[in-house]
Amino acid sequence: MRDFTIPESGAKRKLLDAAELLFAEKGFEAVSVRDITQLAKTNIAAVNYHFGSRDHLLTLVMMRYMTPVTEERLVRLDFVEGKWPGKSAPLEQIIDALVRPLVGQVKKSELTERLFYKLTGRIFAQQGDGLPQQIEEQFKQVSERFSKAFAKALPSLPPEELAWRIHFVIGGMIYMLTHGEVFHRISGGASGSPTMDVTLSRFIRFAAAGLREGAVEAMAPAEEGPQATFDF
Amino acid sequence: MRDFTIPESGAKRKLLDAAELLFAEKGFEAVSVRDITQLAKTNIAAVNYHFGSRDHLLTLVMMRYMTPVTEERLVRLDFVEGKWPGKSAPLEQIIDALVRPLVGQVKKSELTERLFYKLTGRIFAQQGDGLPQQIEEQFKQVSERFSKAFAKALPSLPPEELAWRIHFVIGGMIYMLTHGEVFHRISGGASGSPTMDVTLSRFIRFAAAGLREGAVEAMAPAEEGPQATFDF
DNA sequence: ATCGCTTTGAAACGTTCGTTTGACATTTCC
DNA sequence: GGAAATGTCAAACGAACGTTTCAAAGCGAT
Repeated sequence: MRDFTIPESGAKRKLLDAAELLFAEKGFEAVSVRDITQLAKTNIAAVNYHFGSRDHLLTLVMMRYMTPVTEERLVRLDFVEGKWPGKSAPLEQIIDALVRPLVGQVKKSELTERLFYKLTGRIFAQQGDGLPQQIEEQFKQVSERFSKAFAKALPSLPPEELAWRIHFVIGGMIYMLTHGEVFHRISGGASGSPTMDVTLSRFIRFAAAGLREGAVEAMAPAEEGPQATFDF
Repeated sequence: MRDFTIPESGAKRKLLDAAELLFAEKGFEAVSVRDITQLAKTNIAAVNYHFGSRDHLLTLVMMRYMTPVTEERLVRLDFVEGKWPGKSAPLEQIIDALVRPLVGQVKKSELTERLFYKLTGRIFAQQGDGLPQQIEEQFKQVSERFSKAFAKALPSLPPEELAWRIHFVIGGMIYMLTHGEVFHRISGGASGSPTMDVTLSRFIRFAAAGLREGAVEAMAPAEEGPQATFDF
């Protein structure tokens, strides 16, 4: 997770920025090298010179986005669990640690909020279908860590039941990101985080209720066991 | 919703079958006309001769799938609501009417179960991003009908809150279809519907709990108002 | 058998794609 | 200042794409 750095040089940066904007707007497949170099006002050959291939550029764009999100997710979960030593963290706080970093990274980006969510959603929606290995690696890390946390919070749920419910939660999260655009336009209007914060609270409440259904809330830690893997 | 029929002629059918199999396996963008005609053992020109264009063939493939699903969804909802005249139908039964037709159509298909779910998921995941107008029309129809039903079942929920929650539910449903494959392989093993039926029950329970959270369940009908539109 | 219509076949069309080339410009470093 | 490394540029490459063309083959009706 540590072998990429934000480029210094002008052209490289311009290409990355142009690429991420276009990928967010039109999707990863629908953007050509010519589109990117045209927006970045460089030559067509620049992509292959600086990045080796279009694929590698795509990987770097994703990495630049996902790495901070992954790190913040893990840090937040550590922090939350640290607040409840010996016990399980509250379900809502676990979910919060999982989804809030997606919002938290927005302001650090040069994309508009809308484009950021679209890009994130596109990355998530494409799992298991040709994502770069480094990204999948991050997802796996997050998956294992959070699966354990959820299992600890809901020890009475059979593992398979919990696994499916986590699946449903992830799906809702992705859909919120990819299809929330129209929605935000209708309801919120203005940009800025407050609207998304409200949406996030709504989601957390929804997801927590779904996860908890019929389960006994745990305040004591449960035993550890082999974990299923999700695409987070 | 009525202007397409299953073709009689041999070549046309072969092309449709080959196309739907490949679209399910590799995605709509990743399949070329040459792939389709090769699998169908016809000439390359056959697609354009019989269907006019690759796009129109794609539309027909989608229609052949989604039309029965849409119809069964509406019929099931009518039936469920008919069972509770004057009152609202139980939340679980509304969700069931929404998602079960996706499973019910499997056995009528010539695709394997796995491919069917993949194809369905791909259609849903692509909403608002270049789907044929006829398909979007079906989604709109389903959306309006089910939104009203949900609003009736949960009258105490503010419309915007309900709208978001429905969004989350749809997202979970899509993710269950697109990403459930690995999962089914692990847990169920054998093909056949029982495994998916169990998953569906799990989903319905999860979704109902999420939708209901903090709301007063209604047994009396609520007033009607303008409805938001979803991509179902 | 022959006409009219439908269906196939091999080949080619014009585009677009990611990538490569090689000449030229710029910067870096001694 | 000049050699070496680095970056830029217009142009072209080969491959893949959806689609078109047009001649040949099939085929039911008269």
